[in-house]
Amino acid sequence: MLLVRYMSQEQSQRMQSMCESAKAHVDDLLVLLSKSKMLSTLYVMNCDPDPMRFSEIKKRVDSSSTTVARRLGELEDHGLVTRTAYATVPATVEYALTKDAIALQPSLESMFEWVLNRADSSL
Amino acid sequence: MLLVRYMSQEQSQRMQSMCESAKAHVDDLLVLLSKSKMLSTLYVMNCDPDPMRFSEIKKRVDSSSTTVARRLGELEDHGLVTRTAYATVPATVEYALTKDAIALQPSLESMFEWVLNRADSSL
DNA sequence: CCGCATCCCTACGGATACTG
DNA sequence: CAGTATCCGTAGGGATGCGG
Repeated sequence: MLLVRYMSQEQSQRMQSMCESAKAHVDDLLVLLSKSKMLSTLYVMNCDPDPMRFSEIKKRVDSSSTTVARRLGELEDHGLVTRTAYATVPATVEYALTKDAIALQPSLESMFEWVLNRADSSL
Repeated sequence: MLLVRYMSQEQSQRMQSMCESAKAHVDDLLVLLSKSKMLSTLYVMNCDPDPMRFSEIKKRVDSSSTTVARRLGELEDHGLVTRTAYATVPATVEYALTKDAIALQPSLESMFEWVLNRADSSL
């Protein structure tokens, strides 16, 4: 599939009317990914294939619990993470990426590699 | 280089004190990339190796001129795009990615591929 | 320990209008 | 055409505090 908005003028004309809803979905995902700490959250979880507990994620992402909870909630809504609560005392909740999210790993990894290189070279 | 925050506890302890500034730079870049339309802007410009004019970018990204101008300005500040103005009437300005930004292309492309697939399958 | 609800508050995005 | 300046509304992030 090709993305109308990013094509040159001629081809896009025809398709414009069709996949308006697809455009909406794409924007949806881009908005999701652009939320604060979202990339970090996904990256952190991708680093470690095992399910991860809330506080561990929070520590590594280094953000408020509010924000972390929001991001995890949004990811769950989009079917990118699964949440499993255990009836222990105190509570234990584990988050795991779905395989759809794991498919993002290579992209994320190379993106972070790029970020790290740039951060280095600007020291 | 390794990123302290995303490592497991033990190793990070030692390094924590050192590269605090690196952390700041990384966060800087992540914040930059997380701004609205930033990923789209980079992707659009990456699709086409040739320099691109303001209105063309604006059209493809589909955002207000304010936002597009802001994003391009920020990218220029970070050395990711170069701006070239020609003394024509009316004015002509071309934007091109620097090679640092072009290095991001593979990541962006696979990330967008993922986004498109997901947008499709959720129709 | 987990994480939602509330409040506050800023910063960001968009519309509009105006310059070279 | 390619912006900048201004204003404004709102989304969204953080702190705190409570409940499970």
